[in-house]
Amino acid sequence: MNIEQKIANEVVSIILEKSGMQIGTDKVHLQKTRKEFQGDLTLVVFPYVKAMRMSPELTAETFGKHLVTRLDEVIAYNVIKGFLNLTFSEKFWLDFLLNKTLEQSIEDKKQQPDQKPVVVEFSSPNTNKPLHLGHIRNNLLGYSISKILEANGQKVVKVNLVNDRGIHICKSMLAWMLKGEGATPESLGKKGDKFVGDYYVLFESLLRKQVNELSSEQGLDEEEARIKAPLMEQARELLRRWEARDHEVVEIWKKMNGWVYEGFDKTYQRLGVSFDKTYYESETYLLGRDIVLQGLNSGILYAKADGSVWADLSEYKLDDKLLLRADGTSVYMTQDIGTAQLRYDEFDASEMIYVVGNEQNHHFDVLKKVLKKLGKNYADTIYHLSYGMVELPEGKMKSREGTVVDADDLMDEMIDTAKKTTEELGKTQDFTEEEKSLLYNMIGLGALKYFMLKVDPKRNMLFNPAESIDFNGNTGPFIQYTHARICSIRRTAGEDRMHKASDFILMSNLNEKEKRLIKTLYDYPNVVSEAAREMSPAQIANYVYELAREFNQFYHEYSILNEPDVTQSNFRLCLSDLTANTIKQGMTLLGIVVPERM
RNA sequence: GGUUCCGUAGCUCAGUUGGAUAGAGCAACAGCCUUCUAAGCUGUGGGUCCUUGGUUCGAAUCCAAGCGGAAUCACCA
Repeated sequence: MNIEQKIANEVVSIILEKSGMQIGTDKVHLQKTRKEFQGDLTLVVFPYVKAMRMSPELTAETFGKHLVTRLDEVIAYNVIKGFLNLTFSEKFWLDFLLNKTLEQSIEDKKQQPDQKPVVVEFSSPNTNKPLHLGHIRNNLLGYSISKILEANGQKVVKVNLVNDRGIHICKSMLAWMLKGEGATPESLGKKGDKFVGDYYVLFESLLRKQVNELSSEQGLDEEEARIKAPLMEQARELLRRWEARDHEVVEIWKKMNGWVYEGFDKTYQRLGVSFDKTYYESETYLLGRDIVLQGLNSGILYAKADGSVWADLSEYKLDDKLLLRADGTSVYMTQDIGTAQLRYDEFDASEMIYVVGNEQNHHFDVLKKVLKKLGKNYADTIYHLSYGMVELPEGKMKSREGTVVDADDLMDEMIDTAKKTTEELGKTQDFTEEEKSLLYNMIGLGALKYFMLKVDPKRNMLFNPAESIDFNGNTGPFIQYTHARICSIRRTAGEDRMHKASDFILMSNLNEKEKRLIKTLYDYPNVVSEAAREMSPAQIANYVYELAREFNQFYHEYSILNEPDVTQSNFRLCLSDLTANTIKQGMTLLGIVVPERM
């Protein structure tokens, strides 16, 4: 039982003894004592003054007196207005540190065997465009949340659903067939996804010309012209042939998608994300139809006169949703019904998380309602991890205006900046070329990932390409630096010394910085479970930053290895060691690697 | 127009189911390397927590209305 629970139990029993009122321990709210007051944990007593029939001050006094006598860990208290500040014994804090040190690190919860997994879908790219900044946020979030859930003892299956079919792919294919002259990524020395993306852009510009001509010659408006343009007709013809499994078309489609995957794989690898399973829409886009037809047969869904199938969602105050067109073909929603079922059948998932932008909030709302209507119990296990858009100073990224921030370019830039900054500081002269390049990657990507993940997922965030992502202050490199700094101390101390460090005898008089550091370390497990509950890597990011800051203040004010008192020195060494381990562990949950030297 | 989300320092963001005098970083200014890594540390200035009401011992946080912004309301995905 941890100390918070012990206190809560005591509070409950004191209230019961004094007033006869029974309250749940979950109603006892404890908070960290603010640093301007004396104490470690604070109980706000206002909620209990009625039951206790005392003034807030007297209530707090009563609680304080009892807690000190009943709990060894609580050695002192003070009361300010209705706030009861409790102080824990140094033994309590030192025991915590010793236990953790013996374990060698802060450990995350172990997975329980035989439990149902959580399926996390993220990334889900289109194969006609290279990955951009928005995808980066998606990928980092998905990956990090998977790590965080694992750290909470859950089994996680990371899945990707690639949108590899449809009219947009046909556009790239058509442009390549018409203008490519047999070019390949190899022949042009281009990354596969970029290569294919270029043909998508080319298609759009060719189409634009036709649309303009049609508008001026026949006076059609833009929308009509786009539909009537011969290029669009050709693209639709390609899609029809693809769906009919036309050999030639399928071969080209395979070839071009293959190029894209090669490119994506490189980007994923650099970004450090991976998947346990990849689904392809070309293999799943027909799913869902049967479920819808069953729903129609059993009268849950209805058909209109033209044969189209709909879900009546008026009970949820939503518009009716089309699920099958009059010609029997599926829409996006239908596919998602199918893939949800597939995923559920395949993994027997306890929870299915979809990391998808908030522009699809409504879609997921409807998806859950339709599944529920169809009697699928797993509808309730679907969680849309909805995240905000990454915006530029001038607003949304628009591919037409060329404001899209490319994922590879951005990573290149970050790594390049890391290189420059590191070279200017000149601390890595003795690094080999390989070590250098590893370090630059670590720092550049650390800066980028931390920048993206420290913001609450649900909020829109701003990225200004004009000012590069910072390396000082609340940033990835600052945290990485703190880790490297501690590693340097470890090296100086030497292995023998590190082994013996936990030999420190319980001493008294923890100084303020030591105490705050140890208290922050103590918080780690809570933060990890909170991050999982809130589905927010930002909680981890902000915590690790806080920890690093706390350490640097301590480091600045007190000497660790040069402290003449051996016990004191060993204690500080342990404290530093645990800090480094915790930083590393926390950063791992963000998908960020920390260096030993930088 | 309906629905949902958002509005905190010049800028980017924290702020734990309502709790004490609202916090960081960047930017600006002033300091700190003969000592374990200065990508660091210390200090100064900077606030109508969008506005107005309400709920209560107490509101940045909850409720209502308004203002401003975003997304969405497709037989696109």
